[in-house]
Amino acid sequence: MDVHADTRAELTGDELVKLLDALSNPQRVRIVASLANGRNYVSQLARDLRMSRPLLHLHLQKLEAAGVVSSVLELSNDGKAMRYFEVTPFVLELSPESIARAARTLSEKKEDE
Amino acid sequence: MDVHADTRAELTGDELVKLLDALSNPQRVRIVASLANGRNYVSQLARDLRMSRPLLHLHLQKLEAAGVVSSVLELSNDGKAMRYFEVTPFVLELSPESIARAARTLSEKKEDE
DNA sequence: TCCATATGTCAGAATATCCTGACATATGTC
DNA sequence: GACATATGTCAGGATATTCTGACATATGGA
Repeated sequence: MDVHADTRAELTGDELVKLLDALSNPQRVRIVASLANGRNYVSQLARDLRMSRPLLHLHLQKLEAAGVVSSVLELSNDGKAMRYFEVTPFVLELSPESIARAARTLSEKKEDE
Repeated sequence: MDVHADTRAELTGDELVKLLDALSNPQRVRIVASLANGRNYVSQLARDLRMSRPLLHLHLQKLEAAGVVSSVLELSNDGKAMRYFEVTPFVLELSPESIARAARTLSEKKEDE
């Protein structure tokens, strides 16, 4: 995603849709909210959110694909491999105008009037 | 929705999810983009966007339920009933922080750490 | 009356999403 | 070795979303 303030101008239509799609789910909103308090690894996050690990894994994949979160694999003191997730900082202004601009870069399909 | 600048502070979690859900679809993004250029009635919009009318009707329902668009039924000069749709003006700032705040007002489900 | 326009809605197919319950691997400790 | 932790993935069911085609209504004009 990389909407990191001044890092880039604006998202493409496809990127925007993908981002909104990732965030248009209560579970994923809870995940992002939890990670906004600090990074965490999958199993612990699953316990915190009372969510099955495979399901959480699925949601995290979608969030990561949309660029909302990122992850790194680290080794703990006792040698366990742990994947830490953290939120990508971003600020996005959503309005009919910004949506209209994004729509111009939507792939596939026909154009309009 | 009513995120009309100073009209209200912030959306609830459920409202936000509903809004993002309505906007997380390429077809609906195209619809909003088209209506941002000015209001239009259903049949004409369907032709403009090369979309079947029942399908457009479905998308408009979802957009209207989320508060993104609104509609009025008007009588044309030749007496035809026409439903005009227009976009609701709104500005929404989307960021991990705003999402975290919205998450606190999500209904159902358990809370987290 | 017949044809064009507009409106709305329903049934069902085709997909996509969401979720659980297994299964697999690897490491360190008892 | 058995048990705890961590990781990942797959199969399949339950739902939800997306879309088309057909049907219904109503109005005005030829």
